Amino acid sequence: MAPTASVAPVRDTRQRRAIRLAFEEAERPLSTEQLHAVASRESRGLGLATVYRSIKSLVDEGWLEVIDIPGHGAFYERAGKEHHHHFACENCSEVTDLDGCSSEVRVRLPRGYRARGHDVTIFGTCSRCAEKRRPPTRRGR
Amino acid sequence: MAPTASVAPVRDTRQRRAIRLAFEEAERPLSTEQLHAVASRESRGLGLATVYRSIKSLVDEGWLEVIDIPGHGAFYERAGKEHHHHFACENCSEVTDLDGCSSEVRVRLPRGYRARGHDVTIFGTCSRCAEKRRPPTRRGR
DNA sequence: TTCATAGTGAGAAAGAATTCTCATTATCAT
DNA sequence: ATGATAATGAGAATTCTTTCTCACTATGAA
Repeated sequence: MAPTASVAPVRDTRQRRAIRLAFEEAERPLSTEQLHAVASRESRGLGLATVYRSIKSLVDEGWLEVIDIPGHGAFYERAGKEHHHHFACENCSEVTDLDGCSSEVRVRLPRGYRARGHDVTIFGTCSRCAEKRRPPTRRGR
Repeated sequence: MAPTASVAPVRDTRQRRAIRLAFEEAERPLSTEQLHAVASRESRGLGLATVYRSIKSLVDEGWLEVIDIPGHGAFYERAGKEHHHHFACENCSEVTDLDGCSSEVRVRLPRGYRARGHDVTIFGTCSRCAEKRRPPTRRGR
């Protein structure tokens, strides 16, 4: 049996610093696209492949967490935050962290089912979009 | 301006009957793959293109509703059900409807944000999978 | 029954998201 | 400073899902 996990050597590159910085400064989850845009400002010419590679290793080493936003794909955020939920703007697709988990998700499960966790996403319009446009009509998909 | 919406003529074919039947008999949301498998039993040789075409028209005419299960893609179920949430088995990917919406999703939103709805997905192990395997280790993705 | 045409199946094609390849560059232990 | 090699960027390639094309079939109004 192989020794528990060969921690791949990781060099502290400009690109990876930019990527970690992006998450540290962002006060919200980022999609790969958003991350690429933000981190590119810090590290010009940042390649998309590097973004994916870095995300993967950061997730593996437990520094990042993946969250799936229904209808908007994968987003990433610093791991270890307190349990919370997300708000997704149907208009601009920005995802925001919401405080706490007030929702006492006390759902009755069928016999034999066992829950391990839950995902809650509130969707609607963020303040920025609400200002511009009046109530959106249909759900963005 | 064109007359409000030319309701495309819809013929009552064996394939579409099989697809509607699949949803009527299924007591849970189905993915395209699952639908294809189930409806194929009723209508042998059912093509995947027809599955997609039918789903699209059923969604358009409001007979079906799309639900996104984080990490498991799109599922479909009869529209008009009472507000409820879903359980997704991390092991077999089966999605189940849960009764009511006990979760008083009373989350404090940031200033200016307005909610239009919420998605709640409980994930864990369904009874069938719980019987076989003991507590799963990692979250299925 | 007839027949215009909506619907179908099979596979090609299109999209998108992510991964891979590989020549070049940058990191960092020595 | 040197050098072995991890990391990068660009674009090709993959994978997965959904849509399109087209020859053929089946529906249903007449």
